[in-house]
Amino acid sequence: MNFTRTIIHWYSINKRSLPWRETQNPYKIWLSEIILQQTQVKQGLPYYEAFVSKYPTIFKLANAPESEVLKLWQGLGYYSRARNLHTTAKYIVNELQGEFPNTYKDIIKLKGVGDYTASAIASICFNEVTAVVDGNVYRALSRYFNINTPINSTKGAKEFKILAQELIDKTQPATFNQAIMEFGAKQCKPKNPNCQNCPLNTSCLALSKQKIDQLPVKLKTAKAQKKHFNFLVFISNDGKTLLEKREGKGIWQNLYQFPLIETEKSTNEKILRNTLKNNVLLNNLKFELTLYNSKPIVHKLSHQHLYTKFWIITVENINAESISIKDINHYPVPILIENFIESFNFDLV
DNA sequence: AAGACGGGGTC
DNA sequence: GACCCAGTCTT
Repeated sequence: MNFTRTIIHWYSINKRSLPWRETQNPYKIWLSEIILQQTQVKQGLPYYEAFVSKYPTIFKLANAPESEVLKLWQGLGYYSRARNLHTTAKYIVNELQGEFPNTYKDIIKLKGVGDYTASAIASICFNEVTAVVDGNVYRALSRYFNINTPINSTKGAKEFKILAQELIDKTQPATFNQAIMEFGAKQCKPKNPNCQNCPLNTSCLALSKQKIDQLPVKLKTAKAQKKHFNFLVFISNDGKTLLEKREGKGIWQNLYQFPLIETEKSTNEKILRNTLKNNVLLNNLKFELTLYNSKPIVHKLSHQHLYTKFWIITVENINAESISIKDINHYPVPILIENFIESFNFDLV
């Protein structure tokens, strides 16, 4: 059984029709690949359409303000992708005269582009013979060849890259790369793969050894920490509120949020009121404090579980740089904040 | 080499 | 709750 020929034949029959499969434009392929990092096609597709529509060329993207790019990215997660996308667009326009680099070696130098994305762009746009290794490829290869090396180890990354590079069809690298990924996504799925109806089921080593559900092997990662977030939702008599930009290292960098008080444990109104007395935003101001959600909203991220309370603070006026509540939807915010804004009807206040 | 970085989906 | 997704960057 020839793995490469079989995969390509399977793809010719089973490939989905997707917009980025209709082009070799490096800007669009790059955009699609960044969006699809750690993101399923179903989730990324509407974002791809929105970006292409709003920024048809890399020049349009480069000339947009970052907050606008982040707003369009809002809800997709891993926001460094959007910041790097914007940085790289500006770099290509300003330093490379808008000309996208056309070899793996040069493409991988771009910010936000690693081995996978550089291989995808180089093969799809420029027919370079360089194999992609994403989650789908790890799974398909580890099963078919019964490879037990952890895929998230340095050794695994090297090993699978070499194997994929041996298997790639040198005459049609773009087709092979997309074929093996599609095969992993739709046939050799993580759970309940369709082995009964698989063109490789007579030669798949994991299947013959009944090890399908044990592959690929992955090193365990630390589990999420609990955090307690208290967002202060100011509402002034003249229809204003406070929004702050998240700076620094952690989550949601350059997105906006209501002023945040993080506590060691779950807090209550009495304790919070006491804390607020010394808060610069409230010194010497009269305010009313009410808890919006009686039970904390649990927002789960990869490495943190956020137990969140939204506190409504009504004041006469605000002694800080405030924004009009009617403009609140212009700011990029984490989905946790967006969900609150949608459920809390500011118009009724 | 190990962690951080989101949000949606499946089982 | 555990795991996964067209991964990359920082420490």
